[in-house]
Amino acid sequence: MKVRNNISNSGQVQVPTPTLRRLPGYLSYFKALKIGGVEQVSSGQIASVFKMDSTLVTKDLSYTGVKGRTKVGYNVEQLIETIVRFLDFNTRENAFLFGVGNLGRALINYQGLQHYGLNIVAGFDTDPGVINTQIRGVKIHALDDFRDLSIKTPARIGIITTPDGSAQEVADLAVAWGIKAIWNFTPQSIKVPENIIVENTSIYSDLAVILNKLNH
Amino acid sequence: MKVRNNISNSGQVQVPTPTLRRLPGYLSYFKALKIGGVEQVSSGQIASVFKMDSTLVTKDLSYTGVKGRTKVGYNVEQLIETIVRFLDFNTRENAFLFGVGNLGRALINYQGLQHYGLNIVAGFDTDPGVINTQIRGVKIHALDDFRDLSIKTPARIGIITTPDGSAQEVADLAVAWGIKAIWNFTPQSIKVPENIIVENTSIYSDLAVILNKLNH
DNA sequence: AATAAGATGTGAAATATATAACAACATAAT
DNA sequence: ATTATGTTGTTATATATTTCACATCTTATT
Ligand SMILES: NC(=O)c1ccc[n+]([C@@H]2O[C@H](COP(=O)([O-])OP(=O)(O)OC[C@H]3O[C@@H](n4cnc5c(N)ncnc54)[C@H](O)[C@@H]3O)[C@@H](O)[C@H]2O)c1
Ligand SMILES: NC(=O)c1ccc[n+]([C@@H]2O[C@H](COP(=O)([O-])OP(=O)(O)OC[C@H]3O[C@@H](n4cnc5c(N)ncnc54)[C@H](O)[C@@H]3O)[C@@H](O)[C@H]2O)c1
Repeated sequence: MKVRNNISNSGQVQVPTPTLRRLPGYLSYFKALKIGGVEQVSSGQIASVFKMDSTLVTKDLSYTGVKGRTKVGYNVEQLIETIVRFLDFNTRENAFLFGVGNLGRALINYQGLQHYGLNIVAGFDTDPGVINTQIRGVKIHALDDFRDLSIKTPARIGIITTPDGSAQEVADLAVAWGIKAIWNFTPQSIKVPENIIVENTSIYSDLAVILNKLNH
Repeated sequence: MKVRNNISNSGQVQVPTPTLRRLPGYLSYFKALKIGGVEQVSSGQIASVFKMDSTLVTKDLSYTGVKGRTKVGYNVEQLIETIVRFLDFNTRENAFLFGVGNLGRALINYQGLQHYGLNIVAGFDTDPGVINTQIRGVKIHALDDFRDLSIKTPARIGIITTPDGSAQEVADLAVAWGIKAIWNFTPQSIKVPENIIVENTSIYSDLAVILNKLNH
């Protein structure tokens, strides 16, 4: 009896995941405000931009420890600094990227990531036509080169953008090399040891939500 | 007083959003099972793959109307058909894509979307070097060409993959052309009329979750 | 100076989501 | 046939998240 898996919620999460997921959106808005020369912003303004309740905004912001002033609002500069620090977007976290195809290439080219704490230090691919090329200073390697690289520039994050079918084998490899967190862009679900972090980015989930809203 | 916005949750949502977001993941797994020749699968198996509670799996699946058989499990073929129909992944929904750069090009090249209900019928860009080229049969147009196109192949979905700064102006344009839903890949939050659907796909949210798990 | 008004911040209530408990049932083994 | 076992599906409970209510504070106005 009682066959059902009971995944214990080990790590006691202090900040709600929904909050964590909303914070980068606020941050991007605050950066735009700063560029526009705006120095103060109220929770009501923020709420109207994101179409949500303003108390939720204040709750979200309170987790980061930022303090607003009554009648004045929050200081934009301070918001940016606090959130960036809170989300660890100020640390340069090294990452390896596996599968330098359409999406992988786009991610390496994407300079935005560097301003959000992620530093792709190397790409890996099986295609001889891609190996030993460079994209924005990031060198693409054969899978065998890992040993040298993980010594020179160790990375804790592995980004998987290979074809669906290769996701599991690449994940196994990455884990064997000491990768601690896998960012999986394939729709394939992958199995990893207990202590390895996996985050799946599935655009199909977003698509499902869009189609549902459109049709119902 | 009572300045706080109270966004009424109009459309009475029958299926929880978390469920909606999990279903494509299941679907992808079931498709892999089918390829592997597996005909039946139990909620326990599914749960262990996705590291979740099996009752949640059955709850999620029950929303789609699919029926499992005691002691046997669910029929894989039937699961696929039911979920595809439930998520409207069987309908070909036309979409315009704005901003044929790194990410936009990847999305057009990505054939996966076609199997998930989305049909990108045209791209738009401002770069003369890109205009009038073709990617996988999808023609890239100047922004002015919209009138002809929206008559020939009307689209309800607009995908925005322009630089951050152009997101709002492109959104305004798209709405003016009759786009009903905007799929925004920029981190920029955009303002649209009440009746327009906006779905933001932010990889920064995923990144925030990863960094949080890694560091805390 | 006193008062009014607008905004934050916090604890309580409401809602949404996930987990647990259990009944019903199909299959396999005895 | 009968019993044991594994699995679905539903109802109840627990947890997580959001919304509400209100006290508190800051600035502007008279
Ligand atoms: N293209 C998109 O816009 C997009 C969007 C969302 C998700 N995805 C997913 O991302 C993944 C990649 O998509 P894509 O369009 O970039 O595919 P792609 O075919 O363009 O690129 C895949 C790359 O991986 C390489 N590769 C193959 N096997 C490998 C291995 N074992 N180790 C390392 N590299 C290997 C290939 O040589 C190729 O360069 C797919 O799973 C897809 O479902 C793509
Ligand atoms: N590259 C990625 O992997 C990635 C990942 C996540 C999010 N994003 C976001 O996607 C967006 C695009 O990123 P990218 O790397 O593809 O940028 P990019 O610069 O490679 O592409 C942008 C394209 O948009 C075109 N464009 C500019 N103004 C336009 C306008 N007004 N109308 C139509 N087209 C216009 C440009 O000519 C260019 O072709 C950015 O907001 C970025 O933050 C990118």
